[in-house]
Amino acid sequence: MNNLFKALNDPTRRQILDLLRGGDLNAGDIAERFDMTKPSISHHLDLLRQAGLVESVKQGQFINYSLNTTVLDELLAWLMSFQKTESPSAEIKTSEPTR
Amino acid sequence: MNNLFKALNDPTRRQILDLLRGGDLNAGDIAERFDMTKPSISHHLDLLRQAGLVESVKQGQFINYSLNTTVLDELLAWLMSFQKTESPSAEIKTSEPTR
DNA sequence: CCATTAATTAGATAGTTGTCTAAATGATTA
DNA sequence: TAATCATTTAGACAACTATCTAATTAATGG
Repeated sequence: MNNLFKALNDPTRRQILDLLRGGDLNAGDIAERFDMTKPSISHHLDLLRQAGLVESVKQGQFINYSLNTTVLDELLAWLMSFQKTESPSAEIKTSEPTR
Repeated sequence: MNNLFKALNDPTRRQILDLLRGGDLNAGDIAERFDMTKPSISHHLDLLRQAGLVESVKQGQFINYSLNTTVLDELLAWLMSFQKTESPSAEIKTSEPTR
């Protein structure tokens, strides 16, 4: 969970995730879309991989990166638990149909 | 969105959020539950407030903190959009339908 | 087998972050 | 008004992060 939040806490990495929604890409193709050197992008990809958000497969000379959204399920569950656990004081508010 | 990810990228701050699910607390009560000085907790509370995750209301000598989960909706939407946008290639797997 | 290409690793550096202690602010009460 | 209590602000510092350039590894094609 820690690695996940860490990975998501950077705009470049989130952009990479968004990019990969359009389909798999190799490292060079990803780097091309950013105003940043390849080693920097390589580093970001590494952090995304550590968090399990992307997977990499070597294909000849290239390394192909793909999205893995299953890790996000954990985060999704955590988030949704907040929606459910509405603070008790919220009950009175206006006139919510309690259920 | 940036501030939100930043705020969530720390275990202490996430614990504070979890704490506040049980009900509002003042700064001192929050600090008491952590093995950390009050100024440090104050700093964390500030970041949470900047992200809109908590709200603070001064009540006499005390400052009361409460959870505000509405900010998480944005994050929730972002996350769910990943679930929907399953990578197109996942459909057939074996023989790519070139188009 | 050499040159080229793709990508990573290594090492350096500036900027950010989490934590602390000390000081300041603001409210309460004797 | 002076002392106390709750909290924040200020300033310092070590650890971490994002980025760069240079060097390395590994695959491909002449």
